[in-house]
Amino acid sequence: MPPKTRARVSKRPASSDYDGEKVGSKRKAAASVESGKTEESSEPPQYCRWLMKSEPESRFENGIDVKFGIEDLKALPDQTGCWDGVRNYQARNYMRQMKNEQLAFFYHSNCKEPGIAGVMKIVKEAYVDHTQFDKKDVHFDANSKPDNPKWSMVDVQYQRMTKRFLPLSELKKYHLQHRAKGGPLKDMALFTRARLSVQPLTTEEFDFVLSLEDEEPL
DNA sequence: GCCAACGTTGGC
DNA sequence: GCCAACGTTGGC
Repeated sequence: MPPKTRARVSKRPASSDYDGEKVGSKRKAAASVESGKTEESSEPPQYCRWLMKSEPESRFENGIDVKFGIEDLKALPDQTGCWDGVRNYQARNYMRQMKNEQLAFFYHSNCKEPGIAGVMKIVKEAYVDHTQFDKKDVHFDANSKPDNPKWSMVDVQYQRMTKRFLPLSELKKYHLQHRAKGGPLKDMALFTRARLSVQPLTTEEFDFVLSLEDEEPL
């Protein structure tokens, strides 16, 4: 049922943001977790950087093209769109943690060359994903009721392309290297939580990845 | 609340 | 297009 994460245009429902249900906070294991710099000593770690996946190449799902690459975001009015269609609880919960002004990587998945294409900014915090109620939408969810919506989305605004495309293959090399000898990408969610479509990054991870822009491809 | 069957993700 | 990894569902 719920496939890809994809974003797309939509008029802002301007509705206030509900909070849907209580997030199934698993035991708050004192997990080490290098939170994104914030020092909430306990409680869910607050991340402040993100990676969001979307498919830049056409793929049809129920006759609907789910293609949405960074160029598509850039082409929207205000270069802004809503990140709808997320139908995974962990991914949703991360979106609910997002704060205005935070930065996220736009990751191209399920395509010729997967990897990071650019940077975007969160410009509207989590609110109800209206596509869950739309029977004609690929991500329609018959189990979600308007008086208790299950799924959320955020609005994101295009910031810029990375100076060069940062391929998954290269990030993986760093990840393996860092895992062996230590380094900022040793626990990067892209590899430790591969299938998650919305992932948290620490500022260290984010900054390191961005620094690769100025490096020669590995 | 366990866990097997099933469905999806997404790299290759 | 394959298929491994893993999240979700549903029977018990």
